[in-house]
Amino acid sequence: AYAYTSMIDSLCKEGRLEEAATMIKEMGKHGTELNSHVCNTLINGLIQASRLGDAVLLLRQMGRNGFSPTVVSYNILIHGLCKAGKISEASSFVKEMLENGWKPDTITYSSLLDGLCQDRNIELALNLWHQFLVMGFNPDVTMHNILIHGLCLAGKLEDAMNVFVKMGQWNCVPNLVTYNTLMEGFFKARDSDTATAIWGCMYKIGLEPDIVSYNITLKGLCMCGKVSYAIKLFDDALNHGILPT
RNA sequence: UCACUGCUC
Repeated sequence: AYAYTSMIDSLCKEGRLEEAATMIKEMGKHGTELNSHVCNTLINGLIQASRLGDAVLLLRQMGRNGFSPTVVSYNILIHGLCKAGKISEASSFVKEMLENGWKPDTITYSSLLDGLCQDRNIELALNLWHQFLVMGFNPDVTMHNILIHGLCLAGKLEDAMNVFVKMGQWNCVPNLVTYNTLMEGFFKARDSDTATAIWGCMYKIGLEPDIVSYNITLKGLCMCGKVSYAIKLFDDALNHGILPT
């Protein structure tokens, strides 16, 4: 089942759903039973093929076939719905989880939080964040990054910085994504000084800028009318073996 | 011990 899951997952991710279906039939012939992991990869494949309705049907089917959907099944679906902008539908699945005794986890709430942020609904996003804390969860680095990104999108840079400096209280260490997100936020607000300072902080703690850092900073410097710095930075990137795109 | 889910350009 481990091997089948890996192969079916890869087929789904390449959009080769037909071949994935064939392989599932083959599983049965070899006496390997279907399990939730295999179904979850399929749900994921259906979502990536924009077949959200079929993904929901498959989740429903799981309940009827003896093995129930897991938190991961719901998480895949909720993430897919959020990415498709169907936030309220995603929320109703979270409610359904709670009603059925499935405990939504940090990933569930992170997906929903990201959906709200992308929907530019920072008020509801902050609401969800506070509820999450009240429920006694500990946000991880990824969830912090999602909130910081949302606050930047809403132009609330000070709030974003506040969340950033408080990460340590949750035993979270900011990572490259955190720094990249903040730099982009400040560049978009035309504050290249702060963005540059963040780049410096990143270096200080030993994080190496990646291709995303360079793309954000190159674009940001150009936006802020600092093309000469951008050209210098481009050379710097090449010297580090990175070719910005 | 090995398989499925969330963040930045």
